[in-house]
Parts: sequence; C-alpha cells; structure tokens
Amino acid sequence: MKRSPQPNGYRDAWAAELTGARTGTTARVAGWVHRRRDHGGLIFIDLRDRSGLVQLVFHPESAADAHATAHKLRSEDVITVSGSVVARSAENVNPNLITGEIELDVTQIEILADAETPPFQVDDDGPVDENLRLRHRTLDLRRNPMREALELRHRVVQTIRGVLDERDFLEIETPFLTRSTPEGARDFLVPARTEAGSFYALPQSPQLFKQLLMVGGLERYYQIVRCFRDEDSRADRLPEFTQLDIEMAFVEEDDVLELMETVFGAVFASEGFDVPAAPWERVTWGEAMSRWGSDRPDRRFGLELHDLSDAVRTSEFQVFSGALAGASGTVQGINGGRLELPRSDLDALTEFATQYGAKGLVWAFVQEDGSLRSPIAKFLSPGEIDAIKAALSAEVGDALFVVADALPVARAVLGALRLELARRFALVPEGAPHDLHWVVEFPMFAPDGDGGWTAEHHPFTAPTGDLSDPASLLSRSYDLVLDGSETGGGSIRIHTAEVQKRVFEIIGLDEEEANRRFGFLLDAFKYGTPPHGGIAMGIDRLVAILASRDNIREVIAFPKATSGADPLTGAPAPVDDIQLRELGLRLR
RNA sequence: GGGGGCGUAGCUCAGUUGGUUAGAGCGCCGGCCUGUCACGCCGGAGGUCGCGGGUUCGAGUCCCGUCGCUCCCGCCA
Repeated sequence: MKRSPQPNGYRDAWAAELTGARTGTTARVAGWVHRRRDHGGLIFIDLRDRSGLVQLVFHPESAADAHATAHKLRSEDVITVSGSVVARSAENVNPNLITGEIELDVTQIEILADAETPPFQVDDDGPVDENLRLRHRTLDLRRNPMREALELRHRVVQTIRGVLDERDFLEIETPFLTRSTPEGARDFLVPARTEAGSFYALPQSPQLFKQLLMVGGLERYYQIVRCFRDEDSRADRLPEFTQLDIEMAFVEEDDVLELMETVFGAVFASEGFDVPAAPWERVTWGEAMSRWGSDRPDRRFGLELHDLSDAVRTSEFQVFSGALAGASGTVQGINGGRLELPRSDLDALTEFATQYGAKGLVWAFVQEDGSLRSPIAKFLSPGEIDAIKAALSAEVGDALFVVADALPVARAVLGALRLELARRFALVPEGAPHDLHWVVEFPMFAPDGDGGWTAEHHPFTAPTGDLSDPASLLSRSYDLVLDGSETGGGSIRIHTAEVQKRVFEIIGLDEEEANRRFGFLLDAFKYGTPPHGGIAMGIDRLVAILASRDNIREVIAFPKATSGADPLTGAPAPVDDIQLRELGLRLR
C-alpha cells in the first residue's frame, strides 16, 4: 500500500502498516478474521485486509468485553478493532510477517458482519476444485495466490502504461460492437435490435481500428484491450482475453522490435524476471522449425531435431523408404538422452505421437555393444545404424525417437515429443535461465492443400519478396517467444492499396468480397497512408509466466464470463421469448 | 467432433488380489488451556464412494451405459 487509508470510523491504518515503527501508537484496523488461536485466556486473531496480516491480541482482564466478543469470532467474520500497537518480546517475534515485531492490543471490537463456514479454506493456498472456486469467487479472491496474481497483473499494466506514456503514445479506445472482419477465428455475434436478423461481431482484435488511427494521423496509439474469439479454450487460451495493442506510424522493423524490447524489458526488470539483456536474439522461422520443430521453440533444453533422410535413404525398412518416396517425405529424429523408459511409457509416447498425426513412432536404445535395441533394428543395416547414431550424436544408453512422414508432420510430432519428454523428465531444471527470443522471417502464405494459399498471419501484414510468387514471400512479422510460449508479436503493415489487393487476390478473396469486408480500409489508402506497424501482446499469458502459473485462468479475476450469461462459470444461459422477439429472432 | 485422466467426508486425497465396521490431514462442533502464530490436548459430528444398470455369495474396487470436470488433438496464434 502506498499510503494510509483516509481515517474513518472503520480504520485509520492498513494491517501491514503496523510495523515496529508504529510501536507505542494507537491504531484502528478493519478486515476479515484470517485465523484464530483461542487459548481460553489470551486470544490471538490474525486480521487480514488487502495489505496483509496483523496479529490482534485480546487480554481477558484488561479488555474483558472485547475478549468476550473475540471468543465468538470465526473465520471470515468482518471486524473493526482499535487498540495500541505494542512491541512483542524478542522470543515472540514472527519473522514471517511484516507486522511480526508488533501486535495490536485490542481494547474495542465491533463485528460488522459474520460469516458462515466457508466451503473451502481461505487461509490455505492449496488446490481447490476450480468450479467450486468459481461458484464462490468472492472467497477465492480473498486467497493469497489470487490477490498476488492480480497485484502482479496491475503492476505489469502500470509499467507498460508508464513506458508508453513516456514515448508519447495515446491510449485510445475502440469499439466492441462492430462488424465481422475475420482474422481466422470464429466471431462472437451479438444480435442487433435495430436491424432484425443482423448481427454485431465482437472484435477478434482492434487491428483495423488501429490502422485507421494511423491513417488518421494519431501516429502513436496503444490500448490494453479485450479481444474475443469464439474458439475452444486451452490452459493458455480463453475465448476472451486481454491484449496490449500498439500501433505507430513511420516505422520499420527495428523500431517495432526496439519498442517491444523497451516495454517488456521494463516489465521484466520491474518484476525481477531474469531474461537476457536486449536486443533479444532473432531466430529465423526456418531455423526454429528445423531445429526444434516449432515456430515458438523452447530452447531451454536440447533434444533438437535431426534429419536422418540421408542416413536411411536406401533402407529396406518400408516405413522409411515409403515416407521418403512421398512428396515432402522425410525421416527425422531426436536423441532423448539417457532415459529409463519401460514398454508402457514407450507405448504412451507412441500414442502421444499419433495424436499429432504420426502414423507411428520408432524408438531405439543404444546398447553397450553399439547395436540398437528397437523393434525395427532388424531392418537396418550396420551402415544405416552407424549413420543414424552419427546424425543424432548417440551414445550408449541414449533413447532415440524417429518419425518418418511428410516434413510438416514429422516436425510437429517431434516438436511436441521433445516438449513431452522435457515435461516427463523435468529436463528444464528449476532456476534454469529463461529463453527469450524473436522468431523472424515467417512465410507469408502456406499452401491450403487445394492449390491455393492461406495467410499465415492476418492479411494486413506486409510481405517481402516477389509478389508474383506467393511461395517466395516472407511476412514482415516478428513473434516474441518466452520459454516456449508465444507471448506476442510485432509486424509492419501493408500501406498501399495495390499490395493489399494483391494479397487478397493470393488468398482467393475476390474484389467484391474484399470491398465488402475491408472496403473502408482500402478507401483509407486513398488519402495518404503512412508506413506503419505495431504490436499485439497477450497480457494474460505474460502475467501467467511471470507468476509461474500453468493456467492463465489463475491470473484473471473472473476468467470464464464470455461464453454466456453466468459470469462465474461461463455457462451460456437462454434468453426469454420477449427478448428474442424484440431482436426479431426465434428459437429453432 | 475425437482421445486421455479424474469423480470417495465441507476441502485435499489414500483405499492392496473384489472380502464383511470406508480411512487420513485440514476444516467444523463441544470441552480444557495466558504467549500462540499451521497453537496444543481431549472428545464428537459428518459418506447414496457422481448417477443408472450388470457380473458375483459379496462391488468404492470388475464390466456396460450416462453425467460432470479437466488436459490434449481438431479449431485457434
């Protein structure tokens, strides 16, 4: 807390303010009963407010009335108390509390509200079923981990605002009720009362609006903004999420990257999160894919992918030769190192690989005599075994994993497998240095499988390369990856109508459709569009990483509200007939 | 839409090869306790083992179905 509360009848100090320096003064504090230790004679109460805890002591003789009241206190009762701040004797100091050198010797107490026994313990940080926590969200929010996460989140946002204000960015709000401008995900739709049968769409991001702000000459804009995508959630992804959205005019790549390094460098520094000093390493998409099988690689451990195609090109093992005969066929492998893996685990890993599209997973262990213990060992010649071992730098005892498939599949499978092995065997040691880097040089388009192309980023990202050859185009976009999580990215936009039209054409968006969806943007190009670029950064995921939480729901006050009318569980609820009729809708 | 895991006391969990009275810690209630701070000691209440069906002499345990939650794939950056 930065300052004492404005004194009133409830309190004149925060609990955590009552340190040794306040010894000898009087104080009034208010809050919740965190714990009670009733000795029959002396009663100790830990009083909790947002600032922390302070121990109250009730003496049976010097304050008989207060003592009698204190005897009735139960967890989570709301009280206000006054008394004198007294020093504890040396042996009674609690070094775990900021207020541990003193206690408040209470002379007067008032119970402002009593509480039923909570369905779970507020004074215990241990795990509780998430739905129970959502149903009793007020109680959950009182627990330490939630309060700490929300405080951290506030500090992160404050740091960001401070840096951007220093750099003359304007914080500008953009609409939530807008029209559908697909960015790839499904839109959340809101029926429009004034035009029966029509719908607003909630924005997947403020992308178009921030570009219009640039054309509008605002030059430097940012917003910490809610975005909506009607897709299934994950531990690190919700349909409703918060993004730091920035855009600026007259900039190139280095300006965008430098700004992100400044903003997030400030966040990491203020939170004592130890990352490499900026500028952060830039890894090309091609290198990330070939070495780690992912466009957001976690490089805190090895297990890199290696191409074994040459080693087994002439193999009589059909799975290998068959894959290599295919269009973009490849044989790739990783060396898991010395791992103890019983057959049941190997089966589980094979199942895991299958989930990512593999037809199977070849495993092999290097034995003392240099041979391989593997279901496929008998199909491999000594020369092939040597070549595989050489390509994977395999030593005695190492566990090797090989996938034969089309290149994208092999990479996806092994990229996921190395993360799974790292998780199972804790290959990222506690306290390992964080891995923070850019991924650059993304391809602009990917084949859609029908001879056409789909945009890898949204279709306003500027391409570099030959516009007549979609395969050659790279996008001017840059993803920031922290410990294997994509936390955000920056990019340079298209700023001429000609290029924008060509990009729409490549992804098969005909002119009429493009005009219908994005005409207002194409129009804007007519009136002097500056070169511009910007940043989108996921705040939820960033805060979760800073807070060492696996699930982003742990850093959001009300995490499941989007998908419906129940703000706690997120369960959708029906609306009544009258509401529907006014909207010109009816139930099927 | 698909796959895995979970569901036992208010909470977090254990429960052996199917075996007769289903357990622990915390919490809760009562008693005692003037220096505790995860207070301590004594006593107590609390269970449709998610739900339905089946196998069996006997089911928390095995089988089938179903519901809920969760993680993942698909989808989505």
